[in-house]
Amino acid sequence: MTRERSIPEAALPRLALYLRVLGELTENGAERVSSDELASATGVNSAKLRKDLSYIGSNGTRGVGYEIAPLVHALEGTLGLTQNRSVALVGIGNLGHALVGYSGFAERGFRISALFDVDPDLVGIPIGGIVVEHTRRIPEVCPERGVTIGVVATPGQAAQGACDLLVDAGVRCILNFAPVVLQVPSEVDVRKVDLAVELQILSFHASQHGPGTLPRVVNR
Amino acid sequence: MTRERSIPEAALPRLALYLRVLGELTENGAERVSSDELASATGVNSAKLRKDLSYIGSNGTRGVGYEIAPLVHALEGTLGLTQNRSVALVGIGNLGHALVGYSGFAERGFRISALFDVDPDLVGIPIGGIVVEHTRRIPEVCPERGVTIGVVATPGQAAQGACDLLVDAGVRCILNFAPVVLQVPSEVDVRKVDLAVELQILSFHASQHGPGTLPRVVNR
DNA sequence: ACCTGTGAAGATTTTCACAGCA
DNA sequence: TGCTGTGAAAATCTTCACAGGT
Repeated sequence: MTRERSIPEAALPRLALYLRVLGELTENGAERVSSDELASATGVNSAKLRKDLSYIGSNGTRGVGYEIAPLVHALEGTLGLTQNRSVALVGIGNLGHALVGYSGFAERGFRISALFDVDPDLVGIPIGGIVVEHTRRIPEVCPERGVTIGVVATPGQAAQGACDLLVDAGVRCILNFAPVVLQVPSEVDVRKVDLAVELQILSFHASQHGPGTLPRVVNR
Repeated sequence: MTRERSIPEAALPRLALYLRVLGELTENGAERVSSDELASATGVNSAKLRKDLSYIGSNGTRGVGYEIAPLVHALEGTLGLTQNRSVALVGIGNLGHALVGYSGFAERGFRISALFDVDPDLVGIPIGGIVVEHTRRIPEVCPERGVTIGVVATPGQAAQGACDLLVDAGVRCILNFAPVVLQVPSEVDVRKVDLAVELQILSFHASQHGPGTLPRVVNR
């Protein structure tokens, strides 16, 4: 029983990217696309793109290209987007509010179905149609609502506690916005989005652009 | 004139991570740290950590470990954080507001020094002490304020236009939150944060956790 | 004895380049 | 001829394991 080759981790963000751009192409009325076209629309090397698509099966026709509709279907299946995912969001501060209002989630089949915070002024208030629960109710509410993905948007010092509650509640996938390294059991998957880190990487690149670029003066 | 080995791209996010954790250790009164300690605090393999630190010079003492203060200094220098960076933010919606309020930027030496939007209700209003300018004034305002990093937090269809204005204004580093592939000249560096993509990657992993995990019922 | 720094091996990812089918 | 699918080469990244200071 030979283990089937699984999809390389590095390919996953690109698969999600292809999916989005294919959606845009469909809106523009396209039905077929070649690897070169999709490659230039996504900024990915076309050989890499073909290899990525080959991981999810041979969906193209030689000499022609890819039918968009079945390709989209295959991508959605691979990414597990056919089962509508229920998301819990912990921490309804500035960022939490922005996430609740972010339409990109719903467009991709992610439904925010539970909100949690410790602030008594927030608990009981509906935001975007969902009543905020107290964070301590995570273990009770998450299983009830079939939550499979937890988003941590608390301040740093509250993040590990929120994470622990989510893990207790059976959540196995966590997206962490707090500037903290979360400790989790090995079966739990954590992805981290750290805005300060992104800026620091850019800052590094800015320093590389020749230090002469900085005090640029423009004639007026 | 041999080109000095440059820092691998893959190491940059880790360098930023070490920097943050070292700051926490300093707050706790530590002055020295070994690669094993820092490795377990950051979740990075200790050999990889030592190799990462070796890219920015030999900062440790064999048999002892690393002095935190000079290490922090070296990291800040490498990441270009000693020169205070001036950041422009385009698009003051939900996410833009959250970014203005995010303290993590200031803590790392990033000063948001210009805000832009096209909404006439926003233009002229101060947010977090900075008056919102109309997006069309980017080419004028950014050079005046020495902006080196631009953050695009507009809706997707406005993102390329905002990006073009930033590039015209001499900005060479862009952090893009819009779900769009920005086209830029090769000397411009774009990093992308796509929340929907992060969720889709988690969704993939959720599908891998054995489909039996989903309809988990908890006894009460 | 302890811990850094690093060659070398190993793993993963990207790119090349072309065979093979429409 | 045109474009996919893919072995094989190249590049990059990670891990091992130990030499070499303190």
